[in-house]
Amino acid sequence: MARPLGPLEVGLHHDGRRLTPQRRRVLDLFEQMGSGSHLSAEDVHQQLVAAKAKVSLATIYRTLRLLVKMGFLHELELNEGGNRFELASHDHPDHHHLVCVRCGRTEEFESDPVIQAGRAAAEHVGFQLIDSTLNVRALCPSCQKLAALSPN
Amino acid sequence: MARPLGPLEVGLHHDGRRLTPQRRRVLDLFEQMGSGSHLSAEDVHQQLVAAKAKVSLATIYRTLRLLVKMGFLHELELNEGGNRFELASHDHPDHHHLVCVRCGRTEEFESDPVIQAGRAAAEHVGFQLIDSTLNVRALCPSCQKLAALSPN
DNA sequence: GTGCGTGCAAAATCTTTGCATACGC
DNA sequence: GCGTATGCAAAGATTTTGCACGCAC
Repeated sequence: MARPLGPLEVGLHHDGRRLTPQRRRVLDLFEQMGSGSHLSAEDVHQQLVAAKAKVSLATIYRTLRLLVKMGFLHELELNEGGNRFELASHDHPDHHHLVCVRCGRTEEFESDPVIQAGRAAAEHVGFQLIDSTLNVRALCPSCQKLAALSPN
Repeated sequence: MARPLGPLEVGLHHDGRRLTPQRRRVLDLFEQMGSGSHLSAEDVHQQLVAAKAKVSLATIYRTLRLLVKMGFLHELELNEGGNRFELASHDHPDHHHLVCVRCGRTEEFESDPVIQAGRAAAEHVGFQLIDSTLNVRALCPSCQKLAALSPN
């Protein structure tokens, strides 16, 4: 009996792409680990090699980007070209960032409810809050228009 | 007449460190740019060189880390050793991270107020929200005890 | 004068890419 | 069989580090 087609197969075939053992192993690993784990490319590679899978690190990188583009994975804290720094202004202790994922335009804002929610979550598990930052990924007005014309 | 001692001088001298022209130029740059700018090490270097300052990129890196440790700068989205990925579970669209800055222990949580605040901020400037993540930096219970014993 | 900070260049990381081969379809 | 995916190794990109010299104190 054939195993039922999962969303991975369907998504890949839809684009003329292929389901390889490597791709399945990568996604399987994330599913085994549960949704609480945050793995780097190196982590994924080491775990798969330890589990006797034959995968190269280059393929891990290619596969991770593919799975992100297909929506199976989220990439945490993407920093386009190096970490960034900003002035620590004590007037605005915890402020948040609204970033256009297309053009990189950034707006800042503050929000008390966000800070309170962070504090509450920290206290709930006995953590002592230091600071918090909300990163909102979005499309700015200009890029919304552009995206409507040429869906990437 | 001597210029008044700023917090940078005071903080440095307190630790037997020195105020060099390079360090002052780096902090001055951030102050000129205002609190809305997010500069990479490369950005800082290029701007200073363009402004005729004599600084090497290595010094920029060393200075940025120093200023962060001293609390003058914030480092945005620090990703310790490479970006990380997680399963995109559609049951939990936008979830948030509580990270112990000392041991790296991570807890996840969800919060409707946070999502609503992100959405409101996006709409306020005409952005179309995609997703949002709140990163809360904190000390976990064990590290609070350790920190009390050996203040780093 | 002492010793911290800098510049330079090499090294260490992390990630991407070119090309020949392997294999899913 | 066709054309995508992989492995390998080399190239890129980013960040760190060793060492001798220079300068803040």
